[in-house]
Amino acid sequence: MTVTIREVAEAAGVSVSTVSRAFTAPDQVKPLTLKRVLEAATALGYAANPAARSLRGGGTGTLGLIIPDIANPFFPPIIKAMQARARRLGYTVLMADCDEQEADEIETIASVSKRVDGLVLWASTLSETRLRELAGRIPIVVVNRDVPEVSEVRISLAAGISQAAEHLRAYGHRKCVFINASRPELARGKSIHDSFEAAGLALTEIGPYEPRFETGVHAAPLILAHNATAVLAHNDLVALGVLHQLANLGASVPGDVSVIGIDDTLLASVSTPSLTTIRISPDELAVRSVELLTEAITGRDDDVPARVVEVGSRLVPRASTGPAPNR
Amino acid sequence: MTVTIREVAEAAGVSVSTVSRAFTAPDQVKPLTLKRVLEAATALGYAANPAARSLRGGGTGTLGLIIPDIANPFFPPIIKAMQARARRLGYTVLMADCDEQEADEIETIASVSKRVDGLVLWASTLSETRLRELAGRIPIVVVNRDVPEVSEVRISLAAGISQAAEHLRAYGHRKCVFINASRPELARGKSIHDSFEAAGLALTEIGPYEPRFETGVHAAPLILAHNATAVLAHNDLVALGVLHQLANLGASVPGDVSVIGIDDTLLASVSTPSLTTIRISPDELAVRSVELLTEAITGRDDDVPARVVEVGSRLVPRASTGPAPNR
DNA sequence: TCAGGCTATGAAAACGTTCCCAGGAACTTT
DNA sequence: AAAGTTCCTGGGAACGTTTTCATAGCCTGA
Repeated sequence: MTVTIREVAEAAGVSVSTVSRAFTAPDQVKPLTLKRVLEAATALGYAANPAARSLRGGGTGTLGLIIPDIANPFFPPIIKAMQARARRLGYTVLMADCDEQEADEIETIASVSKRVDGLVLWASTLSETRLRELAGRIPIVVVNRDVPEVSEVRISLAAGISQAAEHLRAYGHRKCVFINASRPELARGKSIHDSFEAAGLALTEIGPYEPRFETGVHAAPLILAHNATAVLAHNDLVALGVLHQLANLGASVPGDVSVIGIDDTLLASVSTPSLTTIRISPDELAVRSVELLTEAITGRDDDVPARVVEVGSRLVPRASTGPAPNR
Repeated sequence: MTVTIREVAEAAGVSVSTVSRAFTAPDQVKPLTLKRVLEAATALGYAANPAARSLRGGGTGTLGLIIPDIANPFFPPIIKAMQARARRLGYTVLMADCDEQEADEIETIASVSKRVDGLVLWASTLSETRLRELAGRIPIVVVNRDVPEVSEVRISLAAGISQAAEHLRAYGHRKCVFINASRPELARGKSIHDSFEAAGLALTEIGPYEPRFETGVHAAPLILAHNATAVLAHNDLVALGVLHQLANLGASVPGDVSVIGIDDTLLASVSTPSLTTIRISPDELAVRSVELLTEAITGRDDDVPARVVEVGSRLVPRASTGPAPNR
C-alpha cells in the first residue's frame, strides 16, 4: 500500500542505506547513483515516513504554537506568518488554542510536546516555575512573559504609545482617557502615564476591565463625563465598543472625541470611521519567534543561552483621530 | 532522558506487553497489576511516544485541516470548535493555511498527509480528479465542494436567504441589490433571485467581484443609483465596506438603506450599526466535519459509503436593517 | 609497487510501541 | 480426577527510518 524506502532501494538496485543517504545527505552519494535513486523514488511516489524518522531520533520537523484564543483577530495573521516562515525552514506548525484556561494549556502542552521539536508559548498562563521546568524538557520560546533563562519575544509598545501621545498633542488634545484591561507589555519600562505627561497630556485611567467590546461601550459615557477629548483603548475591540457607544450618545468621532486602538487588527481597518491604532507587526513577531525557537532547537546540546528580542510598534493614523474640539 | 514503556515495566515489575495493555486495553489486565503499572507510570511521568505508536500502525491521532485563509474571520471560530471537538475524541488537529493558492495547497497536503489520519479540506482549489485520487490514499472530507464518492459537508444558505428576504419584505422594502463575489453555496438549489422574488422583492445583482472591503465601498454608490433600499452583501466584510461608504455619502443605515451580511463573523457584532447577517453555525460545521472524518477513518477498510451532510443557516437581525424609507 | 587515505556502498542495530502467539494458573465441568 | 475454559502475562517480531561500522575499490605519493 504505502511505499517504503526498501522498495525504492530495490527498484534502484541499491541498499536502503543509500536511499536514505540520497535524501538526507545527497553529497555523500555518487551523482549517478543519486540520480537513479531519485528517479526510482519519484516513479514510485515515495515520501519518507515522518513517524519512523522521528522515532529514530531525527526530530519531528514540527514546531508547536500555543495560543490563548484564535478568535482574537490579533492572532490569525501571526499564525499565518509563522506557518509561512516555518515552512521555508522545513518545519510544519502545529497550532493549538487553549481558551485562556490554565488547565487547557497544561493538557494541550502535554499532548503536543511529544509531537514537536519545540514550543512557542503565547501569553502563557503557566507559573514561572512550571515554565522553567518545561524549558528543561523541551526548547521553548515565550512571548510576553518574562522568565529568566528562557528565550523570549517581548512586545514593546513604547514607540507606539509615545507616537500616539505626540499625535494627540499635535492635534491640540489636553485630556485623555486610557481604558485599561491589563496588557503585560504596558507594565514594563516607562509607564504610559509618563509618556503622555511628557507630551503635556493629562491621562485618566479607567479599569482594569476585561478586554471586551462591552468594556468600550461601558467606558464611552465616562469619557464624556471626564471632559476628555481623546481615548486610548486596551485594544481595537475595546476601541470599537467606544466608537459604537459614542455614536449612540450622539458624540462624533473624531469631531468630539478622538479614539485610538491597539493591535491594528482587521477590525481597525474596516470600521467606520477607520481606526487609528498602534501596530505590532505580525510578520516580525512571527519571524523572531521562529528564529529564536529554531535556534534553541539546533543548539540544543551545546546549550545556547536564552535570548530576549524586542519587537517594536508604530502608530497607524487613520480616520478616528483629529483636531481637538475648541470649547 | 525520556521515559519509555520499558522503564515503567521495570518499575512495576511486569513486562512491556503488560504496560502497553494497561494503556490500550485496561480491561485485559488484572486490576491489581493495572494499579501498579499506572502508579509506576505516573511516578515516572510516562507518556507514550506518538511516533513509535504510529509507526507500529496505530494511526497518528491527528486530524488535518486545510483552510484557504485563516485571516478570514469566518474561520477562527470553526478551527477552535474543531479542535475542541477533536480533543474530546482523543485527536489533535493540525491546521494549515494555504493562502488560496493551488500550489500551496498541493504542497501542504503532501507534507501533512503523512502526519494525519485524515483530512478536512475547506473550499479546496483542487480539481475533482485530484480530490478523488487523494481520497483513495487517505480519508478526506470536503467542505463546500461537490465531489461524487467523497464525504462532504455542505453549507446551505437557503434558509438564511429566505429569512432575509422575508425580513426585508416585512420592513416594506421593494428593491434590493445583491453584491456577488461567487459563493459556491449560492450556486446550488433554489437561486437567490427566486427566493427574493418569492417575497416580492426585485433583486439586482452586481459583480462578481473579489470578496473585499473595497468591493463594498465601490458598490455603495451603485446601490443609491439603483434606488434600492436594501443590500445583501457577499459576506460581512463586504457589507462593512458598504456601511463605510454609505456613511461617507451621507446615507444613513438603516434609515435610508438596510444592509445584510453573510457569515456572522466578529465583524458583524462589533460594527456601528451592528450588522444584520446570515449565520452559519461554526460549531455545527465543526461537529459535522469531525464526525464525517472520524467515521471515514474508523470504517476505513470496510469501506463506508461517502456521506453528505448539510449545515443550515439563520438570519441574525441586528441594527443595520429597518423599515424602508417612504418616498 | 605498496602503504595509506579517500570515497561509495552495504549490513545491521536501534528507536518505542503494539500485538500475535504461547503458556501457566486458576477454575469449571464431566 | 481428568479435561476443557477462561484469565492473565511474557516473549518477540514488526513498523520505516537513520546511522555506525565495516569493507571494497580507487587514487595519491613516495
